[in-house]
Amino acid sequence: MKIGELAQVAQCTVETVRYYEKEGLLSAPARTMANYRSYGELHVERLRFIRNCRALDMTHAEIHRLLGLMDQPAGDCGGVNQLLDEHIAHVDVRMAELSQLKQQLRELRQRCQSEQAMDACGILQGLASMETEPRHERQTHLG
Amino acid sequence: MKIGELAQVAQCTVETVRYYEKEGLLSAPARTMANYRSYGELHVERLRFIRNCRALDMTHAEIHRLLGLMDQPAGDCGGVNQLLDEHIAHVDVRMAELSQLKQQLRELRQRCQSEQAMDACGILQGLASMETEPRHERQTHLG
DNA sequence: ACTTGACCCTATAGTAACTTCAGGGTGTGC
DNA sequence: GCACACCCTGAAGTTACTATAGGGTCAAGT
Repeated sequence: MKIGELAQVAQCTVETVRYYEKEGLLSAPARTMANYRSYGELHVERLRFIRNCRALDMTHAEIHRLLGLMDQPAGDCGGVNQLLDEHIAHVDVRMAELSQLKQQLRELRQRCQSEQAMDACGILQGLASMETEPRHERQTHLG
Repeated sequence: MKIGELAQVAQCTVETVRYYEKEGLLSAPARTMANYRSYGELHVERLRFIRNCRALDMTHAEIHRLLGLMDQPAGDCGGVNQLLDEHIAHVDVRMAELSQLKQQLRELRQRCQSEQAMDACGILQGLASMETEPRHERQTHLG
């Protein structure tokens, strides 16, 4: 199977497939005589696995860890469970951040209910007078 | 006031200030004879405004729009209100996405309650067998 | 006068996960 | 024999910074 077909079954672009190969997430396949990449069923499975992880917003680093764990079939899956727990914690952190953000934005929005003169706008006044806080370290890769 | 002092009152780094200047968010200040940047009260106000917008997770493009609107004091603030409404909508979209994500992750996590053999792990099985969905267009810049 | 240290300058590269582009080769149907 | 869809590589662009290299400035201390 050529790269276009693989991309189609995995619902991503050809460029993304090549990028995963360069990143080491997907192993380099055999080549045809025309130097075209030639994929098999195992590549399909692995790429779909990767895309499913990405759909869950895992980073490449997390997916790398996961693939490394999977490729040691002798071990148990404790590491897999732990990785998932950590990832769920990332999502929780980001949800809490956004929730607080939304509250701040709602309060700000309340300060201007109509189309005022620019220098009377409560929103602009709010943005000018907020306590400027230092940017805190991220606890999550989720933006 | 030199750049280090400005950065301190605005709770950001010197590099960030220089970056904002390059981006056109902060206007280039006068220079001392030693070629040091020399800032005044207006720069302080504008930089704090920018940092407050960033604390609310606005993009530079949004901040640019906002500064452009502010700098036309003849107009009304309808555009400001609209920008804020759009930004709040971004936050809502991302919160909904994360909420769905968390549900998916919880269901996946449920599929493995103990440290099993690798090929019996319900999480890995789940990741392998999920419906692979095409990545949808982002409705929000929030990650 | 000399040095140490804190501060300033520019320009460049790195981050994450791709996307886009430039410039070219391959293979099939008419 | 040519158009057109597909494939190739390598480099640059995206966002909002951060970090690094390599250098200049200035005030205090010896």
